[in-house]
Amino acid sequence: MSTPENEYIKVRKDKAEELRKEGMNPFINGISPTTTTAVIHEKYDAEDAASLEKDASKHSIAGRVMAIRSFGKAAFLQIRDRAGNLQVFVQKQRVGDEQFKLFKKLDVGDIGLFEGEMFRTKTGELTLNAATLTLVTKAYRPLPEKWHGLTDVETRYRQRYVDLIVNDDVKKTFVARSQIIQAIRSFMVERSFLEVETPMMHPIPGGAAAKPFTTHHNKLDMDLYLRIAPELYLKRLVVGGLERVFEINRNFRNEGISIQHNPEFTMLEFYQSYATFDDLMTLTEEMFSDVAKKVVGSLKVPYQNDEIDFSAPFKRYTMHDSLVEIGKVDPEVLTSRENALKYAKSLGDELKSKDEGLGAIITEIFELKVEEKLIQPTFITHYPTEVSPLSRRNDDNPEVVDRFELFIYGREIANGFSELNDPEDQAGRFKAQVDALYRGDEEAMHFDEDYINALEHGMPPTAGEGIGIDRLVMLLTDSPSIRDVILFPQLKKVNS
RNA sequence: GGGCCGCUAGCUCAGUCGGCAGAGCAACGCCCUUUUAAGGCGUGGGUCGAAGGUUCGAACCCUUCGCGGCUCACCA
Repeated sequence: MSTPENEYIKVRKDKAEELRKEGMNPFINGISPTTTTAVIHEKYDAEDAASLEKDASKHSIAGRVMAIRSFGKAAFLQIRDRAGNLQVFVQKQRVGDEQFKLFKKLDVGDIGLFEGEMFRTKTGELTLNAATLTLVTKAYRPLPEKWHGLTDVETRYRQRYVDLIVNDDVKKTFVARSQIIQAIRSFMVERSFLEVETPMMHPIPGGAAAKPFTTHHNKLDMDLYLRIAPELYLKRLVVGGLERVFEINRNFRNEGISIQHNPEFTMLEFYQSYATFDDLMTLTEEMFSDVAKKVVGSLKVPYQNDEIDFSAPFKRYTMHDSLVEIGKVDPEVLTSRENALKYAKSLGDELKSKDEGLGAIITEIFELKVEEKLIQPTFITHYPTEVSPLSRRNDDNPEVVDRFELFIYGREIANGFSELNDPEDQAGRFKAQVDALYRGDEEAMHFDEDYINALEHGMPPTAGEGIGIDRLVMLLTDSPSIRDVILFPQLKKVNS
């Protein structure tokens, strides 16, 4: 999407052309600023006007011109680089006629190099008194208006580069996102997890209940699926002796787009041998506390009009208890398929298929009655086996599995379980999924024979977990939409 | 996919009952050597999302389409 050539662009191109005629290149290369705005502030913020006057040392900064306040023979410029902002003073008397002529051709949005000494203005602002200035890069397009900035969300997402230039909070959010991922990576590596990369293109979609994207390899003449989860590959690695592995990367699901769903999203998935789902709940508490402390600086994180408390331990309920205690569901409802179905229908729930068992119906009731009430971090444990085809059955009750999901602000943030490593049980579960697939459940899993083959070689008892990184970033950056934490969120195509 | 709302100058937005297309910022010209959304005087800038319809006359009413937001459904 490119707005058409207009008066603004013409004026700026003409200025660039005039400079070229005078032998100047409006797109120079190889400049070397000696410092950044942040270093200057760190060094001089505490110094007063008198002490700055004694300091004649020169500094040069490069950055984008964000504002020009001009007085004819002098002007103040606001310069922004990667680290922050600094005011620059350009005075005709100081820079000379030639340089001042160049300054007159400078526009808001251009990138420049400014060299000079520091001083304080009448109003006390730390300012670089330019001795020389250089146009580094001419900007042909104007920046959005300085007061209201850029607010149109479509333009913000489609032209994220403009959004990043003018909306400082946007930059902060993506810096925080990077820090969160760095903190998680360090956390995992410190615990002897090995970072791996597994295929993005799968011959059989697996590891989650979701509709995949399909693609095609021409030379192999073979349909492939963009992965919906790396799970089955990571567990193959555990069979291979990589006892602790993790992957932070994209999953793709061909489903709806919403305030918390993007077709491609980032997951941390990890597997730890000789651990149980119980161990992973503890690990998750440690990880979230660690990341919140490092990135936000506190365990209490403001989110929208609430405050999320990441202090361990998080609350824990079995799914059954959460339904009764939080959802105020009569326990009788949960004892038979007939009762559950009747109750679910009274809530307006439409079954995905007629063959849904008690477990699936209970899970749907949970989603309707409990999920949105889980504001503070809460683990829900012991999901029905029916909805958990890759999880280990509970030793005391085979109808439920040793699994948890972590909910924060009513959203599912993490999903972990003790892995099913009995190849015969796993084959039976795949079979049930394939039956559901034939009945029309597009999200059901396929039968992965090689995965069974892997399990038949013996997978040590292992627990695994997936954490939705985008949603975690939303919580830690107080972002209301997943689109605020993905640099280039999926949008409809532009028809011109 | 359903419902609701929106799309007007580069940006942010007004536009009354259907009657000449507006403001601020930005741009351009002039003045101005300590500003913080600098200030003053002046000038230019529009496919009113697109197409069709109603009407003497449409940014405004109707239809269809496109794009976006919110929301419901689905999902993590």
